[in-house]
Amino acid sequence: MNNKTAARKSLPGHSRPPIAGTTIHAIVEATRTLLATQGYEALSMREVAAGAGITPPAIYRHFPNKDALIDFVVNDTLREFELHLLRAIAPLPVGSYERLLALGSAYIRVATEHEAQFKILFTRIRNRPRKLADFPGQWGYQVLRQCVVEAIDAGILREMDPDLASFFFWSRVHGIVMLLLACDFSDTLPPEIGDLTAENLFAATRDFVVSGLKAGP
Amino acid sequence: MNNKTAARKSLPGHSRPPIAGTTIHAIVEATRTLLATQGYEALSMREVAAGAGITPPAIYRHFPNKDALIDFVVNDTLREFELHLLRAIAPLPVGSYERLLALGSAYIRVATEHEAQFKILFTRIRNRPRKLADFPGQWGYQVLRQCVVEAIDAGILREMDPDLASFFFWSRVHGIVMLLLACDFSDTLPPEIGDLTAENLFAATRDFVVSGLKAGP
DNA sequence: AACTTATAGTTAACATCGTTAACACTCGGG
DNA sequence: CCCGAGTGTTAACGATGTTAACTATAAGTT
Repeated sequence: MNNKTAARKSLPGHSRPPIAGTTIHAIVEATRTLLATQGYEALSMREVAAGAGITPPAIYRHFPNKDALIDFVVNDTLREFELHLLRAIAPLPVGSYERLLALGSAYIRVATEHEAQFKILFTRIRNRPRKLADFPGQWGYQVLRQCVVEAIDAGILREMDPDLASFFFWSRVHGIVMLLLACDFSDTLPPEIGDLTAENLFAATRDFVVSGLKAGP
Repeated sequence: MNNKTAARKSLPGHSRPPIAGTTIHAIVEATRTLLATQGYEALSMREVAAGAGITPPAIYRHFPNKDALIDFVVNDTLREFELHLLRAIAPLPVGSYERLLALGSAYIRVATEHEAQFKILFTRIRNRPRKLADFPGQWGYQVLRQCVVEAIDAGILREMDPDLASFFFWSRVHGIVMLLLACDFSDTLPPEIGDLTAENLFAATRDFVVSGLKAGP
């Protein structure tokens, strides 16, 4: 009857959890799950608490407020994101065009898998745009830039400013993902593209970027 | 003392307003203003009501709920948006490259001026992506497509599927705008670009799209 | 001109949300 | 053995979107 865990569930006022960091982990995990299943607008501290097996005010022992909790979760995903990018290019030859394609695909994959967290980056208005350097792992920018530099050096890409080119690549993939999150093109685009996934549209417009759009000479 | 407008402000239970549609207009205008000044997350029905000179429940005589009110305002902006596009290309020659550039600039201008409303299109999670046809004025798509077709016919752009090309143009501009809303590149991109506005970055990366990125033959 | 009714306001209240205050249990270290 | 830090609890506050119940006016009907 006086089972410890039962006491931990039912009595007011608890001890520290058996393993340090357990509760924080549960809170973060519950937040992640709720973001993925119900989205940002539906995320409430009470649901997070329920998911973590505690009461709402207990969250505030670990995070100063809701924003900080969400920031933590999103930053965590951004850190993983850089690892995804690195893993995507690892097996491919340095300086290759394939590396750039792989980065685009990895970006699309993570963005669509973590749609809610991805949207949060653009939703939070209170803070003017964050400096790129303030994003964990610089949001993968250095990985992209490195691949661009190597591709230019290898003669795969023409000579150009690597930062400007990196921005260009990034904004291109980003635009496809964001546009598809808002708008359904299924009755608009030609059926031979197949499913209108970001991945497919990235592939279908690839040659536009490689060869350019101006009419040939 | 028994002034009518004074009575209208102080007594419980009012008549219809002197001119039909006046209150709706006041509500919409208050919403628009608050969105622009304080953003989406800070928008409350009570503030809207105060801005419109009524009490909160009165809003519900004209809009079923907050979402519908915001939808109305955003859709209104989208309708104006198409007019902006048409006005931007009107003075330029049919089939010209300049028309495509003007569309990009107009998109950027409206998106940055109505940042909050623009974000809303991507934030509202509850509704899966809306069909393009459901956006007022198809979000300007037909205007863009028309210009793309004319540019292809004029031999300015190479032969390609006009819908795919339109999607490509759109996603490109859209990506620049959205990326800059989230991230500040000021310590990253080369200073010769000038202010890191979407407009400037659109211009700076223009040649990448026109001529392509592959190393020249 | 008087009565009726739809319209468009009001006040009061509800549930839910993020958050804080006050309190309580438990563990580790003096 | 106590005691303070850590971590949980319950109760409550103010703000939010929204509804219920009521009311005054304007327009339409007889």
